[in-house]
Amino acid sequence: MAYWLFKTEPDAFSIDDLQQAPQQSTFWEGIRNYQARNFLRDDVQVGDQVFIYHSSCKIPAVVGIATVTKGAETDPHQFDLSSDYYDAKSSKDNPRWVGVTLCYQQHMPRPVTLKAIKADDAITELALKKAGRLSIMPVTDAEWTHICQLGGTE
DNA sequence: GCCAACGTTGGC
DNA sequence: GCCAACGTTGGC
Repeated sequence: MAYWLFKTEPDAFSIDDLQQAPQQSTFWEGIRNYQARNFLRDDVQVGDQVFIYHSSCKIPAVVGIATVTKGAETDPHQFDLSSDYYDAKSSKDNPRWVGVTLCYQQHMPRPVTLKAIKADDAITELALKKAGRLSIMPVTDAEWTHICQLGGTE
């Protein structure tokens, strides 16, 4: 079992949207970055735990936890001409992009802000800290536990 | 809305 | 396969 952090823009899809989705689940679509894709395709497993992180918003923060309930599947939007996620260079024979299915688990009682993460000397590995545009990133066991404590979860 | 950082593209 | 130009992300 592994730990991850997935970014999302709350204006587009927030932790509340996930909680209110049918079965509190959603197909995590629209990942269009190769490094993130490789994690989704090769490493993310059913049962893995995921921090949901809100980006491009007033207070960027880890806001909740979800569970992976289904592994990598082809993201259908890459073939949808009317979608923002359409990719002319992807083919059905060899689809370029995948997504996984997440199920809502809980909100952080206290969101763990980017500011707090950056200021925290115990968090050194997290890719978020080194900035970058990676939208799916691994979280170490120790940092998962630490961020859970900061957020007030068990 | 600005702009730095960085991933992607494409010409050579 | 290099690298400049370009586009996007995302914090501020």
